[in-house]
Amino acid sequence: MADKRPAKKRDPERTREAILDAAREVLALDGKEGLSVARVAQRAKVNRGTAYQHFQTREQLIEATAAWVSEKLHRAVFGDPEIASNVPAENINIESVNKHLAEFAMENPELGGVWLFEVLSSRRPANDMFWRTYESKFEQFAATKFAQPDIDVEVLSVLILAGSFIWPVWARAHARTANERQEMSARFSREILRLCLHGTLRPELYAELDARLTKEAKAVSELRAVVPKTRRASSNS
Amino acid sequence: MADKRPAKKRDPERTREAILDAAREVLALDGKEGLSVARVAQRAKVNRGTAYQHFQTREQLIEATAAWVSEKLHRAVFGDPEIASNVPAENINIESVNKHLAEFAMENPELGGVWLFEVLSSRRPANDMFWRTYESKFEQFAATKFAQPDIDVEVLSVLILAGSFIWPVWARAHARTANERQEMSARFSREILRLCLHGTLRPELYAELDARLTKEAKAVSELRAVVPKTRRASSNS
DNA sequence: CCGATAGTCAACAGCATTGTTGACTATCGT
DNA sequence: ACGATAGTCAACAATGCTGTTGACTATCGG
Repeated sequence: MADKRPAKKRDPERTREAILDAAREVLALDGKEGLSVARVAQRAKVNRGTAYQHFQTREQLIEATAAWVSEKLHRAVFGDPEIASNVPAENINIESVNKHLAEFAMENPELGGVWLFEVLSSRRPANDMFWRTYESKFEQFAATKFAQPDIDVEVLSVLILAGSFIWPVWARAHARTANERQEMSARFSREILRLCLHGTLRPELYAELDARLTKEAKAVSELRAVVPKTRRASSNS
Repeated sequence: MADKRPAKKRDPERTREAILDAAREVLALDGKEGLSVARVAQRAKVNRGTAYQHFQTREQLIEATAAWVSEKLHRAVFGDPEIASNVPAENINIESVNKHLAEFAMENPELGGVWLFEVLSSRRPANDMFWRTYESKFEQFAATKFAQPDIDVEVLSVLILAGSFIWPVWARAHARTANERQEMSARFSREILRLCLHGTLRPELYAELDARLTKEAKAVSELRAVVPKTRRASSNS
C-alpha cells in the first residue's frame, strides 16, 4: 500500500489560479450558462470540494473572473493601470480607445459579455477597474472644449460598451473567417467614430427638436446642480 | 371510481398559449438561465410531456417567445405591422421610435434581452418581424437628405438596440422606484437623440480625422458597389 | 522535530432536469 | 356511431449539480 494518494504537492495560490484559468476556459467556451463549479473543478483537475474552498459559490467564481477580465481589458485599452491614471483626459486618443475596445471584444466575446453584465448589474460599478477609468476619463473629456456640450456620460458609456461587446454576437453569426471578423471589428470602430463626429441627423433640418433638446438639457443640469449627487447613479448610500 | 382523471377538456391551441404565457413569466422573472421546460410546464399546469409535444426543446420554446416579443415590440414602436410597411421612411418620427423602444425595454428588461440575443445570434435576422422593419426603415432613412452621409446602418442598428435593451440592466441596479426608472428611460432617449444630432466631438477640431474617415468611407462604399451583396451580412447563401 | 493550520480530497444525500415510452381518451371526420 | 388521430399524462432511467462533512496530510512556525 504505497501510493494510494498521489501525495500531491500543495500550492494554494497555484490551485486558485488553475481554477480561475479553467473558469475562463469554460466561460469562453460555453458562456455563463455553461459554467458549473463541477465542470470547472474537473477541468482544473481539482476536487470539487477544493474549488468550493476557494470560491464559496458559482457567483463568486464568476465575479473573480470578471475582475480578471477587467484588468486585461484595462491593459488592452488604456495600458498599465498605474500609468493611465496620470494621463490627462485631453491627451487620450479616442480613436485608439474605441479600436482596442472593439478588438478586445471581438477576440473575447464570451468573457467580454460576462464582464459587461457583471459591471452593469453591480451595485458598485466603481469597484471595477476598467469601468472606473473609462467612465472618469470620459467624464473629464466631456468637460473639455473638444467635446459637445450636454453629454450624458453615463448613458454614453453604457451605450458604447454594450455596443462593443454585443457587436461580436452579431459578427460571429455573420462572419466565418478570422479575417471577416477583423473587418467587422474595423467597421464597428469606424462607425462609432463617424457617429461621434457627426451623429446621424442633419441638425440644421431639425431646428425645433434641437432647440427643445437644448432647453431640456439646461433644465436637467440645473436640477442636478441643486440636488448634489446623492440620488445620482453612484449611490454612495 | 368516478373521477380518477379530472377529465380535462382539450384545446391544443389554448394549451400552447398557456405554455407560452408561462414561459414568458418565467423568463421575465429569472431570465433565460432560469427557464427549464419542467418549470414552465409546472407553471402552465401542464404535464412536462405535453410541453415537449408542443416545443421539442428548451431552445424552441425560447425562440417562440422571442417571436412573440418581436411582435409586441413592433406594435409598441411602429404600430400595426400591416400599416407600418406603408409609411414612408421620411415620415417616421425618430424621437418617438427611440422613446417607445427605450420604454419597452425598460418595462420588459428580461424579455427584451432574450429577444435581442435571439435576433443577433440568429443566422437569419430578417426572419424577425421587428428587426426587419427596424433595419429597413433605418436603411431607407439613411438614404434621405435628413441623414448624414456614410452611415453604416447595420452597426448603428445593433448599437442602438443593444444600448436600449442593456441600459435597463444598469437602470435596475441604480433606480429603485418605478418613477426613477422612468426617468432613466427618458434620460436614455434624450441622450440618444442628442447623439444623433451632434455626436460627441466637435468635428471642426478633428479635421484630419474627419478627412481620413470620409476617404475610408468612400473606398468602402465603392468596394461594396462592386462586390454586389453576396458577402454582406444578409447572407442569402 | 512537533503540533497547529489549512489545503485537499472522497463520499453522502438531496434535488432538478432531461428525453422517452406506453397508456389513456377527447375530438373529429366519415 | 366508430375508428383514426393526436393531445395529454404518469412513470422511468440517466445524468449532473449542489453543499456539506470528516478524514487525510503537506506545510509552516516555534
